Amino acid sequence: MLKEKNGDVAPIRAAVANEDGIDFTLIELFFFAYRDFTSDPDQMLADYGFGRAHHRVLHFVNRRPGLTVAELLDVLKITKQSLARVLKQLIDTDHIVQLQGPRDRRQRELYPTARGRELALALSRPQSRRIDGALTEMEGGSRKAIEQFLKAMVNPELRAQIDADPLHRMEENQE
Amino acid sequence: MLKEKNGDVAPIRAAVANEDGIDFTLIELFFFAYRDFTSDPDQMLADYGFGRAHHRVLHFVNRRPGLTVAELLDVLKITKQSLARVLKQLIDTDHIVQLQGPRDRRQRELYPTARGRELALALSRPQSRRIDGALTEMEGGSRKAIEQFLKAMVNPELRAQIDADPLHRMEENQE
DNA sequence: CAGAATACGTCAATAGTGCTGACTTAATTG
DNA sequence: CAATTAAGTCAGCACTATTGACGTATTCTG
Repeated sequence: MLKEKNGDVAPIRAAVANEDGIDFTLIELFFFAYRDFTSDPDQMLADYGFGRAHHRVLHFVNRRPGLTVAELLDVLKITKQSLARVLKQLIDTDHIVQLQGPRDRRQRELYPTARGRELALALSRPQSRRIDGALTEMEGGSRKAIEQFLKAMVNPELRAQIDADPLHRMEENQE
Repeated sequence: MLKEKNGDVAPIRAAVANEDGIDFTLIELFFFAYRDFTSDPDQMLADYGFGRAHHRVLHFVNRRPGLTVAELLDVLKITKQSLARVLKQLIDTDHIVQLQGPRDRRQRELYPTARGRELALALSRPQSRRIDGALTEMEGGSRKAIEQFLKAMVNPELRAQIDADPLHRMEENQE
């Protein structure tokens, strides 16, 4: 009696529709969109022996130079052990440098090097092009609407942090 | 001379802005949004000893009952070997059943069981709630705009398939 | 100032998801 | 009947993530 087959294995032949109050269409599109969105940088990263995690670290270090390790862990929401290898590789390959924190010398401030900046830009370029293209193709919507939608998809706690972030507050001024 | 440190490790202290023609804001928001979007089902799946891959298989089998294994591999864009473990577990736990293809007996048509249908609905419910909430919070945009944007983010080949899919063509009629 | 707490780094083991390559079986096609 | 196709499976590997434990340097606190 290894498997607990309860016997009720009658096939359901009807497709789930967007009935049941569930928007399967958007759920599915969100999956496809994100998968293709990450595919361009993923391919480039392979040339460096890097993975998606390296991209994320590189992204946030470029967005917020001087980030401490603890702060980086907090935005990525991964553990110190998960970050360790990835960060070490980026440091060993001169994409990121660590500086001792000026106030608290236990802290390590993370900065991109010129190489790290270039790679971050190169990885983001196809993603930004894809977004720009999609914004153009879209009718009856604006970049602002997309930004609001995506921000509203984020958990409230993080959303509060994003709103407090000057990098995102600047958005209010641009169109 | 193990590492090839070229020595140019000067820290760059300026944050990348949305200059350089790259929309870092939306890139970042897309990452946060997708991560939180997947977090709800991920937590539920843990109770079953399942992962995100199980959810995807379950989703598409419920969306298109009678899918063959080859068709499933095509939408997921993973290899047969990657699918094998996940699919086997879903079959062993009576979430999915395989029926021999009526025309071609080599094919295995995949159908959800009642249990599989229920789980798919349960997993999608929080995702749909999140989407609905975000659509409501968003000003100056419509569900239609979001659908168009997400579809435009998808690679052209797949986009063509999606447009040919009756499940998505039905969208044109609803508002 | 001594002890607790914090920031970071690291070791070891494990899980989930993906990959490549190779091979088998059964069924269909030419 | 031979070739191809659909599916399943075996072995090995890579990447990202996890938990738990421990060491070191530094700062904070009573």
